Amino acid sequence: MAEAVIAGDNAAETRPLRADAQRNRDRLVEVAAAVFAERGIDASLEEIARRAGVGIGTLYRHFPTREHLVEVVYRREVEALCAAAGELAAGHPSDVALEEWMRRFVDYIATKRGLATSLRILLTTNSTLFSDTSGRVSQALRQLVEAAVAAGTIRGDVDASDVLHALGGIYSAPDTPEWRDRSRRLVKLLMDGLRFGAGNPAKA
Amino acid sequence: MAEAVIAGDNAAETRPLRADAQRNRDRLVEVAAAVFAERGIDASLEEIARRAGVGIGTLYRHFPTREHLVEVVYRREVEALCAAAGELAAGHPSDVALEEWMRRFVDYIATKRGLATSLRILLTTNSTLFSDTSGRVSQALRQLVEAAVAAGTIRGDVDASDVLHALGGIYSAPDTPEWRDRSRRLVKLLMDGLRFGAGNPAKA
DNA sequence: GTAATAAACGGAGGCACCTCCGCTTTAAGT
DNA sequence: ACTTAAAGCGGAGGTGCCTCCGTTTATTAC
Repeated sequence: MAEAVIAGDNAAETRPLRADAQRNRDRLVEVAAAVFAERGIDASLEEIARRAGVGIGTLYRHFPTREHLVEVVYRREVEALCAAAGELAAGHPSDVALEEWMRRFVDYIATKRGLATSLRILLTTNSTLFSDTSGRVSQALRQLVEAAVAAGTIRGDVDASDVLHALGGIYSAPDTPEWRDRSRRLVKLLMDGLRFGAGNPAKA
Repeated sequence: MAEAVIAGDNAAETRPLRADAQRNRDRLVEVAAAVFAERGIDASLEEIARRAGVGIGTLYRHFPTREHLVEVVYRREVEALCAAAGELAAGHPSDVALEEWMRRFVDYIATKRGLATSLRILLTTNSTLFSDTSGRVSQALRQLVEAAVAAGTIRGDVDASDVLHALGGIYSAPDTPEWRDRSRRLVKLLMDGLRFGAGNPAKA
């Protein structure tokens, strides 16, 4: 059934898209991200095409199934989240950077509930997706945590995997309306714990 | 999402259906079994309704989702398969009965590939389905195996769970076109093995 | 037998999916 | 600049999903 293989990412491996095609493709991904966020993962593909100002045929040419589109959007957002780690680290005190990043992580996860279902089909054929992305995420987190530990803005006896583990609670207890608030409180709580006993920078 | 609870089976617990409603319901299940067998699990519900001579609304009233309909068909067929065990035992030598039943089991499984996907949603809400049915199946098998052992038509040092285990290979290696033939050969092979060394009836 | 009423029917209609193919645009060659 | 073939576009159209509600029918009470 799922015949077409999903290219890891369509870089220069294959002849580059024609300019108009590339434009449409980018537009579609951007609009799809917005529409998925707004209407949920089951949003109408025809609406996405309409809002992107292209025909439905164009959407299907670029993304033969809903899952293909979802995957690209997902990757793009993980990318943005991870890129934000660097920027935050550059522009804020290290503990604030960490806190803000975790806040965004929560927001990000918030929109992704139910995405698992939609990706299950892809996961059978493309099992690198999760290892790819979860690798990127934990790498971003590690960067922030290590910087904060080194700067002495959070305690020195924790590492990134501890924090990731602590955030793990976010995945459980799904989908009540208060989920988001509860998760934000979790982040605050976690940050308080991390700041407590700080001031012993690992490297002065 | 899946709000409606699925009644275990709609026996006399609740006020009986009106005669015409019952008629339509039975018709729908019967036709659905045929259409699913013929066109696969994704067959059009509108076709089922059409062939059953009822409106699509009627189908949806009786079976609010595709999965509800699939489940009822599935249960009905398991039922039939298990009932066949008794009839076969009555009408054939015990080893022949066992062989024939396993042949039917293969045919049954053959039609059920991909059904798992369709039932996954139900399984979250209705996890008794599988334990119910797999219990019934292994019970039917046990009846046949024990009879054959007792009659001395198959060897005495195996029991039903051995046979079930041997049949387990059927589930794997999915969906090649030769699947069915290969499975039949497996059954033959298994029967040869079972007949070999027979003649030592457990009870004279 | 008849009337009243609750149950059931059925299909139109609105929306979404996805394919197919004639038309348009790009870009490569001259 | 012009030609041309390949790439891309887009939307009509056929099908399926599911809901809603006016109509029909079985059942119950008399």
